[in-house]
Amino acid sequence: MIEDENLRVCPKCGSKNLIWKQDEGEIVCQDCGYVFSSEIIDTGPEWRAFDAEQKERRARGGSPLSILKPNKGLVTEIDQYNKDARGSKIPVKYQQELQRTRKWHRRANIANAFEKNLATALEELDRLVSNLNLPRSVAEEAAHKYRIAAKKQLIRGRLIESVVAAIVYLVCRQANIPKTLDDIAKATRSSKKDIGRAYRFIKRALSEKVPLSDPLNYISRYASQLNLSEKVAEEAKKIILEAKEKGVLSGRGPTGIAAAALYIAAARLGEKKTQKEVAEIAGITEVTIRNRYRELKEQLNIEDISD
DNA sequence: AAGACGAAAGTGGTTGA
DNA sequence: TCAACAACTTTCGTCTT
Repeated sequence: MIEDENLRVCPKCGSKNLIWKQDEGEIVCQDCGYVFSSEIIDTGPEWRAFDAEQKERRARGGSPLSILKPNKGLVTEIDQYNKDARGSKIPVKYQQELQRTRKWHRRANIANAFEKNLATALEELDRLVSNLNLPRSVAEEAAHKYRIAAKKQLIRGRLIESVVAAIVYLVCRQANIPKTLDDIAKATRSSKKDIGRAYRFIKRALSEKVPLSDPLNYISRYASQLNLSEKVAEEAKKIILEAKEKGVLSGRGPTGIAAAALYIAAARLGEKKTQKEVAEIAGITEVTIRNRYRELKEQLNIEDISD
C-alpha cells in the first residue's frame, strides 16, 4: 500500500521518510510525525476521482455485481410439474431422471449462491479495507471469519455490506486498531445502527472475545490530526496511564478519555487547543470533554488549564 | 466575539425482572 | 417485553478572556 505513488511523500513536510505502522493501520511520517489518517487519504486527488467515479456508477445503476446476486431473474428453475414444454405429461419412465436433474440443479444453484455471496462480500471487504487503510492481516482475518459466519448461515436477512463492516470492526477491536464504529460506518453505505446490530450478533454467534478498547490507541491519531507535537502525545498517554491506575476510567467512552487527556496535555505544554477543536477530531462533543476533564482533574491532582 | 462552564432535557442502546 | 439506567448529545444561559 505504501508503494503507491500517491503515498510516497508526506503532504505536510514533503519528506519521503514514511513508515507503515501495520498494527495501528496508519502511515506515519518519520520527520514531522504526521499521521496519514484514512480521511486524509480518501480526499487525496487520485483517490477522490476513483472514489467519486465508483460512487456515481453505483448510484446510477447499482454495483455491477448486483446482477450476479441470486434472485435477480437470472436463476433458472425446473418446476415441480412433470410436463414438457407443450404441457403434455412426461412419460413415467423419464420422471425419475427428471427428478435427478432437478436435484442437481438445485444443488448447483445453492453452491453458486454461496460462492457468489462470498465473492460479493470479499469485494466489499477489499474496498472497505483499502478505504480505511487497514493492514492486510485485517482483511485476511476478516475474510476468514466471514467464511465461518456464512457457513453457519449467520448472514441470513442481513445486508452483506453490514456484516462485512461488522466483522472488520470486530477484527480491528481485537487487534487494538483504533477505529470507531463511526469510522467504519462512514466508509460504507450501511448505517451505524445496522453495523452495530450485526456486530453484536456475529460476536455472540461466533463467541468472539473482544478486549475493551483502549484510549491510548487513539492518542497518536488525534494528536497528529490536531497538529500537536509528539511531546503532547506522550504527556497525554502519561495522564491516561495514571488515571488507569486509579481506576477512574471505567465505563467511559475511550474516545472521550483520549480527547480530554490530549486537551489537558496540549494546554500544559503550551500548545493549547480549544475544546471544540479536540471534540471535533475525536467525534464527540465539548460537553463530554468537559466532563472527562473534570473527572480527571478531581481524581489526579491536575492543575487548572488557565495559566 | 469567542471560549469555557454546567444544568437540564433528549437520544439510543443495554440490562435485568 | 418493558422499564430503569448509564453514557453521551443537544441546547441554552452565564461567566471569563
